[in-house]
Amino acid sequence: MATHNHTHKTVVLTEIYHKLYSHFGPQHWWPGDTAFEIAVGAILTQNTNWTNVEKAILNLKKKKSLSAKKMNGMSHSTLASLIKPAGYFNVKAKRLNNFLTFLSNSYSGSMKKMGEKDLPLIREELLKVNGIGPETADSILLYALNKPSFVIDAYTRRILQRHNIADADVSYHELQAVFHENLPRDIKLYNEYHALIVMLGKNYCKPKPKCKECPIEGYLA
DNA sequence: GACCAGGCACATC
DNA sequence: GATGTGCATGGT
Repeated sequence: MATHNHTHKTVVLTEIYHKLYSHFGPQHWWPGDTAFEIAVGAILTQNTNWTNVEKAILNLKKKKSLSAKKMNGMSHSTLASLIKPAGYFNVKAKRLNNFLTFLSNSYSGSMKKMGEKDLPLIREELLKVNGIGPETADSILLYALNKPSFVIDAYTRRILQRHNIADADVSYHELQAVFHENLPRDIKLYNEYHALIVMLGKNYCKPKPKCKECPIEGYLA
């Protein structure tokens, strides 16, 4: 049932979205060519600048190795050296390998087959893979598999906190629920919204100093 | 040279 | 259950 609080948050979240969209325009995410590339990128970008991830993905492409089959056959040290620019290369080589094993064993290495299952089932399976947490799982679901699962990241938390919409200690799941319960379950909307939040975070909503000329300031007026 | 970047698992109290 | 720490590169 709809409460007053629900309605208010719906209005605020919708208003923020429109402000961001009109300021930055459509983002056309994810920056990747295939579902597999998006999944790899989602793991590589954990706590890491995207430009570093691009270098790592380019290394894989140059070796014509950006595929489940090729990467599954690589030794740890070979894979780690190729993804080195993305940082945490030993950890991430292991995490990629965990994902590749899962993809191979459960879906014959096919992202398409994975996408044929329902959202909650895939999400549960992804979260069991060591090295895939909620944000990485939701990034894969939304951007690689086109499932309506809202992605929460550090920028989302910071921006909502700065605007007094969420408390500092709310869990990933709770924060995701705020978006799920107050916006239509729209893949395209979730896709753009998260991308716009990242754009805002990168360019304006810095840890310190605080935002200058924030594009969504005054959204309550 | 410090700070930051589209997290996550694990140790320890 | 909460809190702390390791992982690592490259840009500002």
